[in-house]
Amino acid sequence: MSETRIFDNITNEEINQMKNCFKAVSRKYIAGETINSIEEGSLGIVVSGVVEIIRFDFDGNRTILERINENGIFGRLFFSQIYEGDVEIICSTDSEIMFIDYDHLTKQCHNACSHHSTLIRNMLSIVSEKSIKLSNRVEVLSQRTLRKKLITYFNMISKETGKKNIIIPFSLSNLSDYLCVDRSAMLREMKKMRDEGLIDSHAKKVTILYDQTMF
Amino acid sequence: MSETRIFDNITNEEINQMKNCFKAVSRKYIAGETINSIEEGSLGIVVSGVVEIIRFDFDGNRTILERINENGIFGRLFFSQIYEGDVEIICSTDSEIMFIDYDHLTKQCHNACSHHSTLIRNMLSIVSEKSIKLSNRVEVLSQRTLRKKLITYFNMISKETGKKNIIIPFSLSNLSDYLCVDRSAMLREMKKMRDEGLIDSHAKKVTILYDQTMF
DNA sequence: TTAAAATAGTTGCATTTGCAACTGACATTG
DNA sequence: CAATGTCAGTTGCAAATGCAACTATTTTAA
Repeated sequence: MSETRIFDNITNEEINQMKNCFKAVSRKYIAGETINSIEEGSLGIVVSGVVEIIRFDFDGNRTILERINENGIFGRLFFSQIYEGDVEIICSTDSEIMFIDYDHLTKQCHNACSHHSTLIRNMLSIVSEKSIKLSNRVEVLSQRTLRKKLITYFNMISKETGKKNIIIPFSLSNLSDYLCVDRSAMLREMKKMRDEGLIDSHAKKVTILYDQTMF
Repeated sequence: MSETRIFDNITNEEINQMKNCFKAVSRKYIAGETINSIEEGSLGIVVSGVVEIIRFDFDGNRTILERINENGIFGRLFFSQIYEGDVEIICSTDSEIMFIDYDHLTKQCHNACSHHSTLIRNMLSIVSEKSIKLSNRVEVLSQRTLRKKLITYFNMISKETGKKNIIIPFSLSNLSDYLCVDRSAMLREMKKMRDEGLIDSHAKKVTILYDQTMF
């Protein structure tokens, strides 16, 4: 289940060739710096460091929409239209970013480089994987009760590992954010489920006791 | 805002060439027939007709996950893992489907056909567009109250057209499905918003009266 | 190493929401 | 033309949920 990375099956030499071919530009940023230089049509690749896509709400809240690690990609094409204008891209650590003009990427390459199409194929995989993740999230969020949200989420995790014994990959507060429910209400519901013998749980460790075929 | 289609910028002649190149297979189905022949790694293209991705719940409910029209694509890669096993792909009208082996598509083409990379680029656009739609849906579903869901949705539609006068593109029952809320609760909330002077609405016609910059 | 921040857990209360069960209007179909 | 189905709209009520306000424990950072 490993995720596709943008440079999979592309050698370092080819990456250097690419920089000419695509007219790629690399830039270094220090921690906390905002990335302004993304014109509409360019793809950003995090060569090193961590980048965060942040939305500032009308009431001043900052929400981390996405955290992009090494080899991750970002760009206007990869997040929702609704975010436009309200979004900032900030380096949370010292980072090196490579920018590729999106037009260069999608247009036919005169040199017919193999890495060109490999890169596009990798992007296709990355966007597909992201799409699957979003579908899963919609699947969870579309459940109308907190309990069903939890069960759908637990089943999802359980299906990935094939075990009824799951470890939630983030803190319970972050889980409540993922499920878009109140944290205390979520903990309350988990307690209820524990009391009813549907699950066993201590912090991030959850054991599924209910019949999974029912859901 | 027109959607990318899989054969954009590919001529009919090239499509025929492609069938050899990709070892593509076409098959005709009659209305109501189930498409069984999708092996894990193949991409389905709806040449003509309409295809529906349907999930059967444990309690016998059938939910239409997706409706794919002419030139639409489907395949294991394009919907969530969670659906596996519970999903059926059914032709709702007489249809012709073209299958392309996914491996052939992503591997380097010996003939270096231009339409090969065009096809991949189109797929990239289609998946990106789908991803954006899913992001929008998550954005709406992540709102914690019915009112905020409605407002987020109304703003989204309004932003697309640039008008405060919007027409909901599906029936109100379907809107409640999209928002994943109870239909009567939704209508109750819309009535409240009408009473409070936030909106004006008659059936699918909604006029935004609240200050949009607030949300 | 101490202070500050994040995390897990709990509870009372008011509000929101889902559910069920209606009505009436309109459209579609045999 | 009757019948069946879809759609918009409404209401009472019980249950679910968000919000606020706590405590206690662990992590992180100064």
